[in-house]
Amino acid sequence: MANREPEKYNYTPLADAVMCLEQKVNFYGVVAEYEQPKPTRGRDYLCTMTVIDMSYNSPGLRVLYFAPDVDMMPRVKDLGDVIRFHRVQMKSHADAPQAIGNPKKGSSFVLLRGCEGDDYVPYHKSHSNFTMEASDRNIVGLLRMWASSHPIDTLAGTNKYMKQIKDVNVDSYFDLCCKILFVNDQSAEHSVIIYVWDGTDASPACLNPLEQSENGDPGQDLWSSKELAVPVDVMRGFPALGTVLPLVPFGMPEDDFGPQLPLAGDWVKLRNIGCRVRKGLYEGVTYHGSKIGILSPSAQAVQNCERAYEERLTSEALRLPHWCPKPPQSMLVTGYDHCKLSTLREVLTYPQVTYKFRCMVRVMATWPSDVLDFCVPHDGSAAQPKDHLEQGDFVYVVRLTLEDPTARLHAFLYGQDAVEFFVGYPAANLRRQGDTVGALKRKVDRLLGVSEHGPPNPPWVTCCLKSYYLDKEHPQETRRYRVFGTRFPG
DNA sequence: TTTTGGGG
Repeated sequence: MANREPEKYNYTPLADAVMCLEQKVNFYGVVAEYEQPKPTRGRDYLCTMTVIDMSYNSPGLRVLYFAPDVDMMPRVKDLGDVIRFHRVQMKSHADAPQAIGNPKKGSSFVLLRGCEGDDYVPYHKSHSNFTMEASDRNIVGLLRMWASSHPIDTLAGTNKYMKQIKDVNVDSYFDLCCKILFVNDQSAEHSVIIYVWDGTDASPACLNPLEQSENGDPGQDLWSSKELAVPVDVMRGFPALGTVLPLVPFGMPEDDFGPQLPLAGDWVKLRNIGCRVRKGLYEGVTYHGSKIGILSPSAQAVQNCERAYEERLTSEALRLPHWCPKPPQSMLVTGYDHCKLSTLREVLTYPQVTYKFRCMVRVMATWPSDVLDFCVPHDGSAAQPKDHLEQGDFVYVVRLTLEDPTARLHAFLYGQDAVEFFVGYPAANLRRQGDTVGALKRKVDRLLGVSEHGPPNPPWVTCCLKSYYLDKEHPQETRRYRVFGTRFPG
């Protein structure tokens, strides 16, 4: 075996390969589309791509590569890379040619970078021995030169399934062109969440009725600000605007290198994904029909996202949440109207812990949920029977769950700030103040957008927030937020 | 030995 003459391979231009129906062929191509390995309904994994060369530039040749293990799949790093296949079977489907690769039937591949001047050492290959003769280097060099003058773009174009994050809903499957901001890989728990972004704002989600009914205490758990959130130090690297959508990659395989997923910073085309609501927030999900394709940063779709976001950043009007009325209205009145609005992500990631902000938000919930419990006795008087306490002995302690397209956070309405907020209703023993309770309840219902018919739909309101800490030694870890300088007249 | 998926 060792001294056998190396096999001479004949490489077929793609235009000729597509004529070789039912034959096995060898060819080189430039990767124009690549979708990551995913399980099939059968026993194998499947990875798909489109390859092109100077003889077959458009629409290119689809390649389906089946293998029993994800480790045997080509892992294309970037579109524009050069791939070589041996012994792939030419087929036809729906009048279009396609090549079927399968290592069990003798197929093999090598992958090389697509940049001109790069070396001829494959960065990934299906087998440890491979040929790379002068004639191979010649073909690779020619392909690289050709590809450098033929930017890969057209294939990442739009289609009728394409959506932006601002348009996602739970009713249909869709495609998304987006940037991976963070891959939270809890391998020990076999749970991975990918956080994606396209610079637009998701619409306010309606609470999932299933979740509501299965939750005994919606006030606490449903409005957790932590569940789907990312650590603040990670969030600090995120753009200031736009929804970051969690994506649960159900069924996507892992290999020795970890999950076969894109890395933070990559642009991807998520194909045929679904969406659901968890804890009142949208969350993307893959299913067996979904695919994750990589995108080149130079792709038109990527450029469009980045250009639109740049424009958004520089415009006061476009910085506002996409779904809030324009011009903005607010049933809450704040001072500091000259201050620019901050997103909740900016609030959460601000480097200084004591700071003041003005935000455009929706109030999703209060805690306690019952207005009757909004006031508590002052410290030290808690042990006394409440009925004997006077009005001045009480203080407002209410936690608001605030939301905007970028984040959710909890802010406290406390003490004098709360008295100013509720305008005309000082803190009191609310169990002895029926009129006050009724008035407060009406205000809170308006704030929460409670309606007799249908789910609550909180209006957009401006409010001022200040951050503070509980422990001077650990300001970042004990950061809290309070509403201040905000009034709810009427 | 010859699926699976092949855009919905």
